[in-house]
Amino acid sequence: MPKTSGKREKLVDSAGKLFHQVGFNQTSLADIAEDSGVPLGNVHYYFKTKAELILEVLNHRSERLKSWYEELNELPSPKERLVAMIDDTLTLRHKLAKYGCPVGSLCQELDKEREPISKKADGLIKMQLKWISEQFVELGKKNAEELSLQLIASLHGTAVVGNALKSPKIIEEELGRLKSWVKAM
Amino acid sequence: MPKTSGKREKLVDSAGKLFHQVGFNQTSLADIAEDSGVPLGNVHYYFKTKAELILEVLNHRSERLKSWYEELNELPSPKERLVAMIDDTLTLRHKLAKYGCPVGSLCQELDKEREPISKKADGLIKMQLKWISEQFVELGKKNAEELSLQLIASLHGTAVVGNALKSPKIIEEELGRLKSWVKAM
DNA sequence: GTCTATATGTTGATAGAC
DNA sequence: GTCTATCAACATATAGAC
Repeated sequence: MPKTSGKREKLVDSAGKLFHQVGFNQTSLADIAEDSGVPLGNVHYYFKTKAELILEVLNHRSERLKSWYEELNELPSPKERLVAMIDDTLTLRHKLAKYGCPVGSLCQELDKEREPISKKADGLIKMQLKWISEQFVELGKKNAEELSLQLIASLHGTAVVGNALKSPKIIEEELGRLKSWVKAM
Repeated sequence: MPKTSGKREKLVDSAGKLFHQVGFNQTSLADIAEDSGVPLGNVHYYFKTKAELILEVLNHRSERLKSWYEELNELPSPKERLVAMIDDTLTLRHKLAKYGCPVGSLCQELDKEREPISKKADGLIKMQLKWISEQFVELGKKNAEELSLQLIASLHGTAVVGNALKSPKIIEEELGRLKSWVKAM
């Protein structure tokens, strides 16, 4: 455990940001060092390899996803939770259009990397599927699995298309449609 | 124009295959040279830079997409065309689960590259949106744009999720659902 | 714990013989 | 047109002074 510096956190934050914005392979350790204000040589004190760093970034993302779902779970009804999830996503539409989905784009890129990196990335999508599925189960849907697959696929696809076309508007439209779909259930 | 060798085509084929399977950034010119049987140094006779090579790969993909749509357009009704499009995609489910969508994954990765590469990649998704939209227009739908966005987002999202979870079955299920959706229109 | 300097390997790209 | 040999730049990773 470090005493106070917080350099480890800064490195993870910068890495997460840059991996999302310019991709894992196109982000060098030098870039991360510069962005976080940590000298290049010092990076290896905290993370022996680049693989260790991306694993930590994925852990952080996993934690944040978990916290988010815990927050959403405070809402009384599953329908409200799903709507709130979509609304929160809507807030990010400009970043999504600019850089793509922080989960989906990393999954695609890291899918080609060796274990355990790709496994960890895939786990994020499994978490998403699981939480959404739970909401549909609580809504009394027999085909909760299928519905959650449908919803998460639409969400990820919207990010892909919105990002390709650099259009927050497209994301807004599609999320609006999905919200109506959930509300009408 | 080359006389007979066909090495240029071999290079483009290998590049397209490897870019899809392991990604653009993770594929070196040496990899492409080896896969195509063309000596490394000779690659630069055909393509001055790696950027030129990816542009040619994107051109090929664009041509293939165009040919595909021309074939589909032979079918009498727009509904049949859409169903055939989904059925053709279904055929590729194992490759999609293994490597992701050849269009979507490249778009995501090349999005961060400099012009004109990213533009060319985005153009592929625009082609898809355009063709699907035309089918819905011909089906008499007033909200053809919205429907085509919905369909293409579902398709790309299915590829992302199916690839992340390495599941051709998921792709099969979701494409089956989309097919029913189109048929019921 | 922090940093400078550097080792080591790989990449995209070139030069020039054939 | 084809290929061998090689350059220069950049990457990750390490060694070791402070």
